[in-house]
Amino acid sequence: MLLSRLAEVSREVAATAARSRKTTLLAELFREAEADDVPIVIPYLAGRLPQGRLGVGWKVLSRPVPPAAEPSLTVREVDARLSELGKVSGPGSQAERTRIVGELMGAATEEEQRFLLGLLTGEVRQGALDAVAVEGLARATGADPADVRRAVMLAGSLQTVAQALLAEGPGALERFRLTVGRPVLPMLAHSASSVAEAVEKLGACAVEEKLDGIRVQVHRDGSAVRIHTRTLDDITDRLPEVTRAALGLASERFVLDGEVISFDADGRPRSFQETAGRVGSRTDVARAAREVPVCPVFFDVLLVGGQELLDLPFSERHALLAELVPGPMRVRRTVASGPQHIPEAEQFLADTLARGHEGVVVKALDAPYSAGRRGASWLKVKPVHTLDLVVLAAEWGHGRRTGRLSNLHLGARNPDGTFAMLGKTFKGMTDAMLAWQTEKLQELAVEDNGWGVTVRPELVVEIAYDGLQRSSRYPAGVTLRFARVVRYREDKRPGEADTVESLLAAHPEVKP
DNA sequence: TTCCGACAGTGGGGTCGCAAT
DNA sequence: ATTGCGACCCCACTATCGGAA
Repeated sequence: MLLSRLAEVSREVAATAARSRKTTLLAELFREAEADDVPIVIPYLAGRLPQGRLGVGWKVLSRPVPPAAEPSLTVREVDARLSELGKVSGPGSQAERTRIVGELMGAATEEEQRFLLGLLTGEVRQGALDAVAVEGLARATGADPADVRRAVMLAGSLQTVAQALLAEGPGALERFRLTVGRPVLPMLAHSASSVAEAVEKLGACAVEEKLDGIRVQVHRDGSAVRIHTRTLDDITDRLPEVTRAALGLASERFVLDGEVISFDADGRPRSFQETAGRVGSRTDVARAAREVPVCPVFFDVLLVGGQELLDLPFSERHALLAELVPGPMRVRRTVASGPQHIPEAEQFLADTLARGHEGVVVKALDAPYSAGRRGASWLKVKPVHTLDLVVLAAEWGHGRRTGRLSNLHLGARNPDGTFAMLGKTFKGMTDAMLAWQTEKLQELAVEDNGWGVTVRPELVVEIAYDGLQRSSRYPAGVTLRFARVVRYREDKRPGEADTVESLLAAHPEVKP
């Protein structure tokens, strides 16, 4: 298949809003593709590279190359060149990468160059990722979309399923079952604003503590243990203590879902930053493990012995989990069989927060494990803090926010009347708010920086956030976690904004 | 006909590790 | 040694489409 065909479809898909039309376009493309094209075409359409990231950024791509007049590149040629690119390493590698990219771009037409650029910078945005590709694949092969989706979740990869499906037809889907050693996409949670709301929505449910660590899926087959992250990266080598814990359990074969987290000497959870730093350490694992040991804490079991458990209700999966995993290695929980237990559930949340954890996840007891989905049967509840801060600057948005001032720089009041920047946010704004703030902030602008505007610090905005964390970037030594806009406070003067001092006082556990 | 679940898009901060300076 | 940058952890929220109710 020619790259030009792919680039053309990508442009058409981006140009239509209707998902049904996107599906049709992708189905046509899949029917034209040869078997060997599929493992390349599928990720390209989702804006990903089969090789993963290649270490090619704007530095390498910013040099313009004259385009070819006629399309000649095939997707397989492009893939081969990019594989070559991925292998380059060591001193002088950036120059070599620049050369290879230049050659590739020189062989591409203008439309192909645009597509490749988007691909290499991760900015292909056409409103069609895996979900639309799954629909398209089902349409192209006559398979049931639900079966295709399930196979993808269990394979942890769309490419694998696509290749088998296009080569062998719908019968190939049978092969994709949960297998020990092959990670599946983890089930995710939605948010709820209170425990009461969550319990009322779900009926009989478990209320479990939510630990602020790294999600892991642990597979054991005899003496072989593999540990995977939420995105299915293999981090086995970084967590020897988790491997030991898995080998210490009573069954030889299982797949567990949980979180790894580190605790301090008093048994309080360490900050997310500390746990994440530990899990990210690769060069001296032994030392990192001594300094910041982590514990696995499990909350679900997907397979044990020879039995696949995905379709069992959570209550039954949990009973099997409790047989396999001792209490200290499971999340704390309470069961609420209905709305009459809301007070106990609320008390459980309060206790969990007092122990230093993030919040709770409320899970329907009758729900199966929906791999890869943000199912409505898991609802997380975390406390939300709010502050009134002052807008110090705003950055121009991208994509559908082009031409709008989008990303706000937020400041808290210092004792001397100046403002200390605490971070940025682009979240929580409606289109109407974006339009309004674009006007308003341009009126307040004192400087046009190219990337946006600096403004007179007069506009007060109410910001919700999940907590404070240490920062080496911002002047107060702290920054907000997951800041988002709630509303503008035109009734407030900047002098009434919250102060750095009161913010620090509200989070005594965080030391700047 | 209305409602709501699923998706895509728009980026946030921190940390680690590699390459360049 | 320091700095820049990409990869990966954590993530919230709104708009939109299209099937469910």
